[in-house]
Amino acid sequence: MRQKLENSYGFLFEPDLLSEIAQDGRLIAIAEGEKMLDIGDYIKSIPLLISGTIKILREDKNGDELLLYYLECGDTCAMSMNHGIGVSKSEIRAICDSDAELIVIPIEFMNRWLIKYESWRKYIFNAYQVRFQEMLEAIDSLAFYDMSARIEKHLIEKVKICKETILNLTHQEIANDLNTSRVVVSRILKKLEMSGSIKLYRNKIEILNY
Amino acid sequence: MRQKLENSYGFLFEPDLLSEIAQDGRLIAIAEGEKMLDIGDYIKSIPLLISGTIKILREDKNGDELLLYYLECGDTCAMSMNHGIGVSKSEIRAICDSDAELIVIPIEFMNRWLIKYESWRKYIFNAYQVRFQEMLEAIDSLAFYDMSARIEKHLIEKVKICKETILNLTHQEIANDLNTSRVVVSRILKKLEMSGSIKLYRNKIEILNY
DNA sequence: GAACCACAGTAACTTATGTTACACAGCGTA
DNA sequence: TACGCTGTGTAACATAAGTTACTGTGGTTC
Repeated sequence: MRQKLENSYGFLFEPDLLSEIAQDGRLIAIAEGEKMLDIGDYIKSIPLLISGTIKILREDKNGDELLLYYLECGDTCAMSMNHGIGVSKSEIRAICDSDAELIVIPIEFMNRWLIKYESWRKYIFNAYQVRFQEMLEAIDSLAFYDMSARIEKHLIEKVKICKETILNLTHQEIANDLNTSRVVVSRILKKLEMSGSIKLYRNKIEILNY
Repeated sequence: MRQKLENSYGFLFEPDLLSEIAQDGRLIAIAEGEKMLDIGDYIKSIPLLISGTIKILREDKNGDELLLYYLECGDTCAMSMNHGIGVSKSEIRAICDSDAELIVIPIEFMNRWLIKYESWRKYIFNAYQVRFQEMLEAIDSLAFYDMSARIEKHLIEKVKICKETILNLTHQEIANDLNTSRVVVSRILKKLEMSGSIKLYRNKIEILNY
């Protein structure tokens, strides 16, 4: 664990803090598809992602879902940061998108380290800043983009995360992430294929204009 | 200024911090309609709102706007909190919605007080939490509600802020806040009037089912 | 009063998106 | 091979929202 911590966070945190994390944190592995946190769950720990990706989703009362953003190595959950300020229930759902490893730290260290370590303050504030930015992008997509642009943006995002231009995903999966229907996605993907920006296969989409 | 600070923040901050704010902050008044901060502006200070309301907006490249949320007495701007972490340009626009007074604090005190004052840490984290929550509500509205529900929600929000059930606003203003057109708003408001939940006047809307 | 202007009402139409229904293709398995 | 399942393609239609255009109205100003 110490080694993995060093690799992912060595350049971010000072040695003393790394030691504290190694001592008080716990390394856990999570399998693709596993639900890590659901809406309404109590938040008792801070996750530091080591590898893999986590999907952060919002759901409405009818069960419709919307992808908000992804967490990757070096990220943490903004929702975990509401330490000791009354509200501590999750507003979002976190699902493992590809097998992941992470270090979980009991929530009570949050405040202690904020006082003690400059690097921790920087890290936490940066995390808030990044999450805020991603929420704004989600809002932009919904408010200002049409479905075609949202799908394109989503595919580009996927390419960045998977580091491959051939994505393993079905039309239904895209529809779920964007809270639309499979038929709409198929229709738009076909148009994108016609325009030459992607190529469609069964269970696969190749991104050409990346 | 000391008195106004006491009234609005006396119960939040410890005496030493209140003294520091009184010493290093500056009380300013802003008139309705005045632009306080625009997208791309550098953020050099933290505002603590004393009275009035501030509208926080997002804009896309075509100039279309969307209301994100309001700031009121006791609130601060989440965007101001990206102190010293590289990015310091505003992603949002802040416009005074009703004559406001606020205390502005140079950004460099942010970090200092985070170390020194437990109450400041609590306040700042709470602010992030509340802003996060409001962003989620904005996303919910866009992703899961139809225009009629969005308009209703917006009117209820206005009533809460103005503390009156007769709102002074035009259909065009609603259309601007929700990034839609005046005709659409008029059409839906008329339906809401038919259903008995509101009553329409020139430049005014009365909310009945509140 | 006449002219003007911002605001509101409404019809008619376009477009984007969602829905229903069905055909068919790829692929694993009995 | 035959069967069944999942994923994809597509048509036909329904609905919500955006657009254009025109009317009327309350209030202001000359």
